[in-house]
Amino acid sequence: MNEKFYSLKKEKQDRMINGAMQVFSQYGYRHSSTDEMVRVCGVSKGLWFHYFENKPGLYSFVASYGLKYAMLEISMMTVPEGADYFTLRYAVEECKMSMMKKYPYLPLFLNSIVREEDPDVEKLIREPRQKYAEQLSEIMMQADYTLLRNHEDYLLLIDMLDYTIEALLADGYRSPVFSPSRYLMEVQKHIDVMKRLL
Amino acid sequence: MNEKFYSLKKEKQDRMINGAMQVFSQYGYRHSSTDEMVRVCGVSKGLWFHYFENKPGLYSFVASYGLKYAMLEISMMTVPEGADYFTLRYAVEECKMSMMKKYPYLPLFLNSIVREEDPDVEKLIREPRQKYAEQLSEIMMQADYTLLRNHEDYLLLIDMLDYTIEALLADGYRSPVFSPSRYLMEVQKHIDVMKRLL
Amino acid sequence: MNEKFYSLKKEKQDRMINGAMQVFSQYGYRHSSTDEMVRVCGVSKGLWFHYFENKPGLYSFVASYGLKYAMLEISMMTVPEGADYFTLRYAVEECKMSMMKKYPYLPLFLNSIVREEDPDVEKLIREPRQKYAEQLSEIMMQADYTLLRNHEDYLLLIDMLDYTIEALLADGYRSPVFSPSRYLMEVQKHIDVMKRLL
Amino acid sequence: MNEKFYSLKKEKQDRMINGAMQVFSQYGYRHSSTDEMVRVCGVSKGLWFHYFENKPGLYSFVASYGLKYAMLEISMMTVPEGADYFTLRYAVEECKMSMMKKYPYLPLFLNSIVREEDPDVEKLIREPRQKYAEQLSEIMMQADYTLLRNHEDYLLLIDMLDYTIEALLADGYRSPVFSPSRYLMEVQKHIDVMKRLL
DNA sequence: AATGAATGAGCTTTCATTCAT
DNA sequence: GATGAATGAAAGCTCATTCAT
Repeated sequence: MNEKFYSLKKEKQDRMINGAMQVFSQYGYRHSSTDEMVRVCGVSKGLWFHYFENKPGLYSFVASYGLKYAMLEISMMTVPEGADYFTLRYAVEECKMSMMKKYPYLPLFLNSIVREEDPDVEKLIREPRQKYAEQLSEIMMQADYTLLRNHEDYLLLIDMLDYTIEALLADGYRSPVFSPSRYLMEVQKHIDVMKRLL
Repeated sequence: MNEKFYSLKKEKQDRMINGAMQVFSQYGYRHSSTDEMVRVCGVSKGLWFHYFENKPGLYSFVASYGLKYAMLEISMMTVPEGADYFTLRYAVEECKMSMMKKYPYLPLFLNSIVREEDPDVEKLIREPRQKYAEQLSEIMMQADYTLLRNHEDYLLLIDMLDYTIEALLADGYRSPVFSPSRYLMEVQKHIDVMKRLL
Repeated sequence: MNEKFYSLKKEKQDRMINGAMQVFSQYGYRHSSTDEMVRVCGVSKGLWFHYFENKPGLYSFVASYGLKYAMLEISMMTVPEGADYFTLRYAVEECKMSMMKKYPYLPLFLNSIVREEDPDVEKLIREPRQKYAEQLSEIMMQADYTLLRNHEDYLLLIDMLDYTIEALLADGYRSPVFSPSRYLMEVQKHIDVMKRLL
Repeated sequence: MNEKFYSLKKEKQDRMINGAMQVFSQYGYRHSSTDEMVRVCGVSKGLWFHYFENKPGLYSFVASYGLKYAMLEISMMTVPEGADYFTLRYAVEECKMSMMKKYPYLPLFLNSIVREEDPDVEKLIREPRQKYAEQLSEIMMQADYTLLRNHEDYLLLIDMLDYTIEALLADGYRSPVFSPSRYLMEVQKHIDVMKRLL
């Protein structure tokens, strides 16, 4: 399945993937329409269905693709030996910013995949979504927790940080032009705040 | 505007408001359909448009109404003199539970309003949403912050608590029957965890 | 099911039924399009789906309705005591012509239902189609077969007659205006030919 | 026209013709899709339109081709001197079976051509279809009619036989594998029944 | 006031046909 | 010649909205 799509020129593959990511990340699965994708990336209506069986098929393909690409990029992160949790967390965000070179909407899309609840596609993306979450967990588990472990319920702190970072990303995309450097600066600020708290 | 609606029998007003709240809180603005509301509260399709100009008009009315009602309830909260932040936060949740007597879906709906991003309605609800947020802030500012103020960036802790409480509420509504007492118990548990952290 | 449709004004019900019968009888289930029905009887696209769940639902409703109506008309035929097979067969065709007063395409539609093989609707119409066939058989079994029974394989002769009559009907509808009287004359001629054969 | 097609290798010509015959005979003109032909005979989509202007052009070509081929085969039949009608009729069916060596779906296709009523192609195939019918008539007119002529309207009997034989063929193709010998046996049986009738 | 029949724009999907390679 | 990517019109169906009763 989807071999046909993979035999397209890489440039066009990416144009379609980017178009789908942009629309899906902004409107979620159900509100995203083929017409919008036609407008966004100039690929005709019929072609989407030439390459993907139907709308759930398209969504699950692009979601899986995005998750896999993200996992690949993350797997190539150089995790500094003995880095503390916060350093590592920042590095992950840096990594996401580097994904944007090829897939500008991927960081936002990753977040929207995690929140997607439509029953038509939930089953289809459950597994890769789960794997992505696990990879992130594993990365973060390599951190030096000596600082955090002093606090009995540090897991809640981590949740808080995740929520904050997700919100900062959404804010970034809401601005006319997303600036990766500005985003990273914001993330750093918030991380520092929490670090001091401990 | 909407005087017509207010001249309806209160019972029917509330039936419609509850129907709209239930559907909007579950599916968000765009996925909510007139047919669903007809099914849920047995008021005919045409009547919705008789009282409310169109879908955005209906949403903004019900959202504003819900926000106002919540603000009224909250304004009547008895804030114990010198209560600490966490006690107060819990009291707010108790207050939400009391709203459920008249509008069972209001607590969930309040959260969904906050997250609503559809461009067709965002402008229409911006102001009351803002006011509601401010009222909550003001309430919370009356708390005794001596415990929290030791921590330079305690505002972030507060955010975390808010996220957690919102998630617990959503979980509660996902169960077959929402149990206010069970919900309040869960909230208390989580508050205690954080308190100990400080 | 379909109570909604039955609560329409009889005139409109019949307009829709006639529109559907005309289109379905001419093009068969799959080639018949909603747009064509809109053109033919001026009822909007959406309304067809307001009254009937989907295309198979529409087809099976109209087919069942047509078959039932035909059975009713046939049941009210006055079968002359001791009439021979051919007299009876002609009477059935007369009866079909009387159906045309309310449903001009019904005789043609009945034939097309019998031939319908689309898997999406075959199951849905199997039962009424079967019953209609049985009613016709029962009617014909009341005939005086003394003439026919002399011939060992008279059933084949009957088949032949049926094929011929069906073909004559199709020819009739192909002409610009279907003339019932002309059609009945043709049928009579062919029946006479066969009678003489025996 | 279609010289281009004829300059193809004979093997490929036949592969395409067989593919088209198979699909057209099973689904009729309108339901037959290019994709299905691609699947069935592995010739690319574009090529069909390279050789045939459009769908009606393809259909009329293949239909004419099939009819001509059938006429050729029939013209080469050795008609036994003084054979009666039924012997001759059987011989025609034997002849159809021999066509299957090169074009396995031709016998079924011939029948489907006769029934084809789509306005887009009816005109295009009218003439060859007519000629084929005439050739068959002429062949059959060479029969010894002494037995039949006793019956004033024996032409109708002939129609009946034709309908029966067509139905037997359709049944044969519905089975997983069409067995020519089994089919011929069935035909013989039915012919015998009728013979006894006279 | 109240109903729900009626409409049509818009969505997903199919398919004959075109065209660059 | 041969391929299959690409297109867009049209199909079945949904849904906010209007309107006659």
